[in-house]
Amino acid sequence: MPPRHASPNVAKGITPDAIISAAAQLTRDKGLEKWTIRDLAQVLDVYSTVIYHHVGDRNTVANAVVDRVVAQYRIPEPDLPWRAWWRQFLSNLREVFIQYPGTARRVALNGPSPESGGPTIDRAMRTLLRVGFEQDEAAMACRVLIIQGCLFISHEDDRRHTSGVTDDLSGTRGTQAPHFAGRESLQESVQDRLKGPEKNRDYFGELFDYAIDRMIDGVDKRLEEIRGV
Amino acid sequence: MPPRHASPNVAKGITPDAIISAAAQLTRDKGLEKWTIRDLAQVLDVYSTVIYHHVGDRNTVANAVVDRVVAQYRIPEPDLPWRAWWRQFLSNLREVFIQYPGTARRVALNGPSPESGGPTIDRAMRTLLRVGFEQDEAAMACRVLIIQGCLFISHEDDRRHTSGVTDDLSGTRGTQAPHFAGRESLQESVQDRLKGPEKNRDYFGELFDYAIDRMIDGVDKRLEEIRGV
DNA sequence: ACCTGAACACCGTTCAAGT
DNA sequence: ACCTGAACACCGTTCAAGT
Repeated sequence: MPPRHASPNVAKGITPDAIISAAAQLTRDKGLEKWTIRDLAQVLDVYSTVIYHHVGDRNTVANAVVDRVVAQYRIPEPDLPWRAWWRQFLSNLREVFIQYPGTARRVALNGPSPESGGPTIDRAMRTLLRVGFEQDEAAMACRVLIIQGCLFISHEDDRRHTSGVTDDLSGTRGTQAPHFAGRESLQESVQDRLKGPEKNRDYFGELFDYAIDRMIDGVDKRLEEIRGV
Repeated sequence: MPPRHASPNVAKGITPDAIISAAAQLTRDKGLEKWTIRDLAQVLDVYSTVIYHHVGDRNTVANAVVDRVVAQYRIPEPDLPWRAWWRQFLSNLREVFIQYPGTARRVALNGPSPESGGPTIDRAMRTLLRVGFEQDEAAMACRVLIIQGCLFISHEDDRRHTSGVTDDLSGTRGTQAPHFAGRESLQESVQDRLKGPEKNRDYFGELFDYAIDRMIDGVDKRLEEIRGV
């Protein structure tokens, strides 16, 4: 089971770049953790072992894809007010990562490589240092904002690519649910949201925006405390 | 390769409960996504197929473990002020989930079953409705708080069980890092944190607390806006 | 240096057969 | 109803061998 077409010649000019591009495309299509090294080999029309030879194991290929995705990211205008900057920053993050399901999770876990993510992290830190955080807390806030953003995107990836939009907390899993008032409210409002397809259009986007706005507000409140002292 | 000891009799009184208990123990030891159905069978000293017969496939067993973990959770005193209640709520959540790596991720994704998670979600919703959120926004805030909490715990699981405490954003992955001022600050402060083992004792705990405090503050700020109108 | 092809040690899951 | 044992269709990864 080598190449698709029976030709035994094949794959002369195979390059690391071509491998990573193909992997990136597979990631677009099915998600970073969903394709196998054998899928990738088949798409490239080569034996699995040439991937090992030119790039490395699955993990190495996956990280290379992540790097490529991170490199696509464009930093917001540096002269924005810090809260607007961060909202823009995290929205852009979502826009890029959402196209490559599974990459956000890896970034949350391993961080970007310094080459691809360096300047961005640098800018992010500066915005916080500039408004008055001292170094340790700026670092902590920076971490928390980015990690939470990535995790939320990663969560969206997962939800999108398993079932449909079943809810997370309203409980679709078990069999017999006793009635609880608060719980019912939760379920109702989700069902509202699920009724019109046009209202549901960007359920995840709405959730994401709400989450990051709360987070940024929370950091802002902390900033006021610091300034008050 | 059936039982460990050569006896071919074995495993008379195997019950679903025993299977799930063993799976829970394996989850404690190595994480929900790290044990295999074959591991579980070996621990129980039975063939893999009896697990299918008594409980179901891996996914079913895993969800049963999650349910059992969620059931361990104790709800905070209902008469706490809402912010204290939520801080307590999420801290408790971490304390339980952290002992069973991988369960938090599943809860974020699928939600708890209504039986095991119902009363808790109910209480959580009530705290938000009581302080003045109308239903839709209370549901959204509730979701966001719980999901973010679970995701952060899940992230901690992952970080703990891969490398050591390498940092996420300070960039330990690539090879040649150019210098950036903000970036360097980030790295320094992490390294500070890594110096004394006693200071590092609860790096993740500190990060978690900071994250949920910011989140709760953010929700509080939103509440002030609503009340102001 | 690069590609071939087979093989290894795993997975989850299924199924015919026993009792 | 429950357990046995083998098998299937996958994985990632390695390696001796070719050119």
